Formats: sequence, C-alpha cells, structure tokens
Amino acid sequence: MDLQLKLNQQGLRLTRPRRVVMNILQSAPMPLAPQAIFKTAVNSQEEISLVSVYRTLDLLEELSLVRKVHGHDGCHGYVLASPGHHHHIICQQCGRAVEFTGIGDLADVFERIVAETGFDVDDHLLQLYGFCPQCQKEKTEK
Amino acid sequence: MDLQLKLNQQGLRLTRPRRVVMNILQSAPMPLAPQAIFKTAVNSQEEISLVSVYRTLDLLEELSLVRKVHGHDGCHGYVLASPGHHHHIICQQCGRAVEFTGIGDLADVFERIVAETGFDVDDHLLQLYGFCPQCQKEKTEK
DNA sequence: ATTCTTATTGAAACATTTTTTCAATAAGGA
DNA sequence: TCCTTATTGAAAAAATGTTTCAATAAGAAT
Repeated sequence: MDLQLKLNQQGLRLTRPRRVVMNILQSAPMPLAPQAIFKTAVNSQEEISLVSVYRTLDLLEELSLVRKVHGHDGCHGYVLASPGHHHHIICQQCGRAVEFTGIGDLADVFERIVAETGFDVDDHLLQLYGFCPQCQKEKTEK
Repeated sequence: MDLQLKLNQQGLRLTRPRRVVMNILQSAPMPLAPQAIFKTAVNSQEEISLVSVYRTLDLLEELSLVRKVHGHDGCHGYVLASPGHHHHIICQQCGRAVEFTGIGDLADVFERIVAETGFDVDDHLLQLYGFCPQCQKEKTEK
C-alpha cells in the first residue's frame, strides 16, 4: 500500500476512516454512494462517521484515486479508479461497474464536435449502460 | 404548441405549472436544477410550487421532452431535448449547453467494448465539457 | 520511547434537496 | 355548464450534504 506515502508527501495523514473507505471501495464491484459506504462500514464493525465519508471521498477524488460515476437516474456513486483515463460500463441489473480504457477512436468524434460547435473541448464524461454477462444469463434462464 | 396534444393523448392535462416549467426551459441556454427553475418562476411572477417543479420534470423526462445532464461536480440539471438522440457539450465557464447529434462513429467503439467486456450495451451517457466560443474570446482578452 | 505540532475526527446543529400525503382545485371531455 | 379525476399546493417528513469546533491521534522531531 503506498496510499500512506501518497498522503504523507502532501502533509496528509493515513487515518482509520480513510483506510476504511478505501477498503470498502476496493472490495465493491459497483459504485457506492456516500450513504452506502457509511452503512457498509457500520455493518463491518468499522464505525466511522458519515461526515468523514464525505470528506474522504472528496479527498480521494482530488487525488484521482476514486472516480464519481452517474447512475441512469442522476444519483452518483464512487468507484475506485485505476490510474489513467477510463470510463465505466454499468450493469443495469446488478449495478456492477467495469472499467474500459483507451478510446483513441473518440478523438475523431471530438474533432468533429469542435468543428461543429466552436467549443474548445477539455474533458468528457462517457458511461455505458447495459447488462453484464451474468445478468444476461439469468435473464434468459427465466 | 402541441404539448397540449401530446399530454391529452395520454389522459394528461396541460396545466399552468407545466407550461411555466416548459417556458423556463425553453428560454434557458443552460441546464437548470429544480431549485433554479423554481426561483426563475418566482422571479417572473409565475409562482408555482417547488413540488410541482419536481413532478413536472419527472413527467417531461418521461415524455423525452427534457433531458438530465450531469455537471462536472455531480449535481444535475435539466435541458430541453429535441427529439432523437443527442448529447450535450457544456461550457465550464458560463454553463451554456449545446446539443450535438448523430455519432455513428460511436457504434464502432461500442462494438469493441461489447467484445471486451461481454456486456450487452443498451444505452450510454456522453457529455463533453469545454469552453464555448464566447468564453474562449473573453479568456484571451485578459 | 516520548513529546509536540497540527491534520483529522466525530458530534451536533444546520442547510439543502427530495418525497409523501391529502384535501382543494381546475382541466377538459360530455 | 356540469362532472370526473388528474393535478396542485401546503405541510410534514425523509434523505442528503455542509459547517463548526473541541477532542483526538498521525507522524515528524527530539
């Protein structure tokens, strides 16, 4: 674990709440909302305060260790983000979120948009929704 | 206006609050959160209740007349949606949202993801962020 | 190990956003 | 104009997020 280092280098400290939130996110296959993280912590006898969850998420996002994803409905959750640029595909059945990477293909799209709109594109949000292999199987079994 | 018709065909009614929300969205160049819509209404002597704003937005979204967009930070607003499939590009300076359409180009990307992840892709969320022509100009002028 | 500095926590109060309930109202077909 | 019922608004409740501040504990220094 070099989260320790990463924090200390900036004068920040690795505390219990931060460890707990990281652990929970590490073992969650799906985006978790702050409330969900809090409840998970409570359930695993790792009581931390809800306030700390919020604060920790802000911090981890700042450090690019965690990424916010948007549900279909608008409410958002957080997932662990591996370094680099990614997007997520989210299962509409079970919520599982899987990363996918490197879409050079999108560059072309962006250029067209720039030309069309005159905007200077700076960043983007791309998420796919669908059904994961497992949930597809379950669907056909019924 | 054939919103009247569209509603009546389903046994729904065109009411004052619904008209007000539609009008506000029609003359807003940027995504508006429910609260913002409410305040705009109050400011223009068109008092309607906040509850109705929520309810109307749900309805309009249901009817695909309005679309939810996600801010960079996670909070969302609503914009008018022209029929068909679109995405939005949002100015990080002034908030202006512009639609762009028809990315057949994305189909290829999707196929690759399907192959890679085994997911059955069903829907997607794509938003670009950048600076609109006006805000670019203002930036260089300083 | 122990001390010291200060980043961080948690509790509580507060603020904001969203949802529910239900009697009163008004849209629009008859 | 009447009648049915979809819709509204007020109020209360629930859920979500933020602020404040004294107490705690991380980790560098001694």
